Amino acid sequence: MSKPTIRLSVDAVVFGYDSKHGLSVLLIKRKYDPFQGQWAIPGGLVLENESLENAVERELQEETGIHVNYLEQLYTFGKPGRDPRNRVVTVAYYGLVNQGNFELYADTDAEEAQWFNVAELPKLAFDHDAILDVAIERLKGKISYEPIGFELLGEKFPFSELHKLYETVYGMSIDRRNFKKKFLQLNILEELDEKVSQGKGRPGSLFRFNQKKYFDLKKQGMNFDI
Amino acid sequence: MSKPTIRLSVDAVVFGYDSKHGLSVLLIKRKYDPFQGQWAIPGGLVLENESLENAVERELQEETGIHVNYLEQLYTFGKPGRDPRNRVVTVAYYGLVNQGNFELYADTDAEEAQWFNVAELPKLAFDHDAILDVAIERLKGKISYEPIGFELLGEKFPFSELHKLYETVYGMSIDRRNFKKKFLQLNILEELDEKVSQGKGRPGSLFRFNQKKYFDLKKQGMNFDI
DNA sequence: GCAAAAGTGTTCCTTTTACACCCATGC
DNA sequence: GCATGGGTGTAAAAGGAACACTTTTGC
Repeated sequence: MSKPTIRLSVDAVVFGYDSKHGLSVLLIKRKYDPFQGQWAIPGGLVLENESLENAVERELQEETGIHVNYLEQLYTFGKPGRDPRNRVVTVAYYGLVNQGNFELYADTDAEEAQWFNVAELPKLAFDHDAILDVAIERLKGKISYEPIGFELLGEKFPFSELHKLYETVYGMSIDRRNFKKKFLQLNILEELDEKVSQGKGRPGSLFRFNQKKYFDLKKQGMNFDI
Repeated sequence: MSKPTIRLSVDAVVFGYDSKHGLSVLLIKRKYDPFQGQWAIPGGLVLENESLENAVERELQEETGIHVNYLEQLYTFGKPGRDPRNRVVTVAYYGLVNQGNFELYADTDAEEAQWFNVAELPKLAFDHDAILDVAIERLKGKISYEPIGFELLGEKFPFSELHKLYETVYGMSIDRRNFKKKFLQLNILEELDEKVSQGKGRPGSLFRFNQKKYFDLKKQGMNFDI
């Protein structure tokens, strides 16, 4: 039995969304070998006394400066050989950031961290393609039975944003009227008095997710399912 | 930055089922400190050159002699302090064994490995209670949208076994007629000519899960959902 | 013949789908 | 006034839930 010299890292697939760019993922360009110059998802080794979640948040802060809104463990990837140097087992997370934080698009001089549309991803380092695939599948699944989509939107949003978000994530078109009816029946959205224009067309009301109401209703047996 | 001396282990929650005993979990009695003499889920350190799945299968073989039918990663538990000695991060799996392998119940002299009904669990070592809770929740969820329940039954089973299995896992009674109608509509079961008696009452036909048919139908967009 | 489990169909209700017209705004 | 997106209701279809009686066997 060899002495365990397995190293443990964390990696994070960070999703951002806006109705103009669609669904995006935050990647970093690797500075060192292996895979120097290639794009990768942010991450790094776990320190001895920090929790896995802290490690993820620390690495994200160090490598991209971003703060995620929502963070959830995804899967642990541990096949020998996934890192060409040593045995590294990585606990992958995925995170969601809301539109307020999602402004790196403007920083065209950001050489190290950049948003990529999920439909236009570069070849990634290590087995990060596989990790990303799992993350996208998880997001698709989870957004249907937990109200995590709001973590990708601003606090207030026109209903059409929510609609487009689901269409984007599911990769299919959804009837506008049926979607709205179903979502409003859940009774977890507040319609505000403010209206906002998308540039053209009739302005729409802003909505806000009422988390407290959601938890109350959930406790009473309500089932989020979109 | 301290040198990473984090250790990596795997643990496995193994479920077994029969209609007499209900849903059970395989536990081992710890021989050494910490938690000597307490019950725990099987597991151990990952070796440098083995995959996580191999580590689980090896540990299960060593500690309980059992072979699982189905194995899936559950969650990774890594909070500092979960092992009082060192920092140990564990990748938890859950496995399902079918009734053929589920015969340790008879071995009353088995001091080290024993089946426990999930409703009558002892206090477990480490954070294994939490791991078990997650495993039960996952099983409940997964059995509703993937045909994994068959891994807990024999190759051939009377329909009532399947029915009772779902009632047990969901913890609620399910209308027999509606359940059968819905399940048979999926078109993934074969009704055999053999009939079997449960001791009393009218004997029922045996059924068999047709995995190939399931995969074919799934490829065509069918959705398992019970 | 009685107790126990298996087999089987119909009705009602809820949910989902499909679908079209008017309204408010910017240009 | 026209193009664009927002707002709204109804009817048909499908799916889910509720429900009872007959059959086969062991004892």
